[in-house]
Amino acid sequence: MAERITPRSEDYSRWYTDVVLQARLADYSPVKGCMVIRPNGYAIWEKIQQVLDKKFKETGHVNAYFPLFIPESFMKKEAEHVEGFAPECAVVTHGGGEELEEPLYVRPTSETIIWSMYKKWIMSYRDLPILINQWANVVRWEMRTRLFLRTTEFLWQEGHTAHATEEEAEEEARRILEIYRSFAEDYMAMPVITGQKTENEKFAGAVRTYSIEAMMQDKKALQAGTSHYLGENFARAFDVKFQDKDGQVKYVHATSWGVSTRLIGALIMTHGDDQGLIIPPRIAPTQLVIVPIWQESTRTKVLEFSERVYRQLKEKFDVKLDDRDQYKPGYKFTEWEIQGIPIRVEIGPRDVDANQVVLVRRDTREKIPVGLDRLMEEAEKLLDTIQKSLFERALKMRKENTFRVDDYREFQDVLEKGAFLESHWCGNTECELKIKEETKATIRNIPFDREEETGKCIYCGQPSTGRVVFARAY
RNA sequence: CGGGGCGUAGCGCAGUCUGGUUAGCGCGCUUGGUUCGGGACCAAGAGGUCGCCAGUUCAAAUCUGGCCGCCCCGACCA
Repeated sequence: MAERITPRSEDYSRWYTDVVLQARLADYSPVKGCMVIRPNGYAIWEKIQQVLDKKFKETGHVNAYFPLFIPESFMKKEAEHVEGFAPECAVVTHGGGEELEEPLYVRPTSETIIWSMYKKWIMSYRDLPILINQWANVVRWEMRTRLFLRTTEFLWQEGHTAHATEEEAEEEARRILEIYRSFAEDYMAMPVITGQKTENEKFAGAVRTYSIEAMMQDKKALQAGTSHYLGENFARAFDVKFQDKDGQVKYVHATSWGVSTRLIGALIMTHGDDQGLIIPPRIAPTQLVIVPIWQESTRTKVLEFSERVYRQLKEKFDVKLDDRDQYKPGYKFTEWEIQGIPIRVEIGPRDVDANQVVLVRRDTREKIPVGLDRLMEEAEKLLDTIQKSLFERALKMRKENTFRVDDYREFQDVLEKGAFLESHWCGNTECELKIKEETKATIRNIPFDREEETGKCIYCGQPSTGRVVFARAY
């Protein structure tokens, strides 16, 4: 086979592209900067949607849909927001063969159009809170794009909530971040650091931004989800006020939050190996794939047995039976490994005779013979083991590459090897920017669980009360 | 936008420097057969405006000019 995956050690970013292409997650499109998400990739996205949508609904959120086009004037209403987004917006100037009276922005995010509607819907404290989410596509005209990680158009969910008080909105923003954390860790088996973004790194238009940050295998950071407390910024911009219980007229407090198809990129770079993708069982669209192995003389009995196993597994798992005649088993093994299916179920004539199957772990390639009578429980146990071990492996990787550093020279040296650095920072944007300029490292976030610790800013030496996480990032 | 690389069959490439028969190779694809416990083998086939446009020349994939596109690395971002 000509198509090989570039080893990670040789060129990590080529490895990434090879995996995306060869696992058939996505393909380059005729439109520059855009990608086609192929069925294998979209199935993962659907799985992500399914899990998150359930969590959103369980916490009182509902789905809705707002227009793709946003009047230019709306975009311009919130000062910081415009400034943050204007340069990367696609703008429609013509429609129906004529120039439009007012240009329409293709949404880079929907705060403005949503808050223009919230103005109509909110009068009283009785109308609050509004907890709306939408699954949508957005467009940001990026200069440099990479499959899943940064494309001109991408899919995401964006939650937009309205609350009577700051406390309530703050609580919402934090609740969602916790949903993102548990999703990342419990489903994607991807350890994340939860924390607050610095003033410099926060969302354009937010008062506070929170994020989950993950470490990829090349030790670069990837922001995997964000949640914002928007304060009254959009309420003021769109004049959204309500009369409270106490009779006072007040501005509404807002949040917004989102995760995108970028999570698929995170998945690849957290678990993949030189053979291809590895999908954690809880997020895998297909958890087991059965590969029958037959000779002409054993064909019927192997296939019949395989179908029986398939019907059994199907009761409880997402399973595929690969009974294609035109490919040999070895070819199929490789193909399913590239696609990252957690468990391969091998069934040959010898297994049929012994009334067993052979389970093969994708992550370790370990082969485990299992009698048919214990198949269901063993499969479940093994999926669980794989899920846990992927998380542990990723967590170990992160721990081994995270360093507490108090000296700027050392900071630069350690960073060169690739790492997360826990260092003191005085809180000034100037230091943050200088460090970024000199080292390309940014403050990923200020972790919620950091220890109170007095120290000196890694850059200027001014007093600091705790460490923040620095890293080079995607 | 700056730097680097590349456009020749569906994919990966050779051929270009030094212009000259029907433009090759591997993989894939089609048909038939044998195979099948880690990317099978044999045989016969199909498939090309050599990125586009001009120019030089008896003759251009090959030389010249312009344009377009893509990938990688930097300034912006989820």
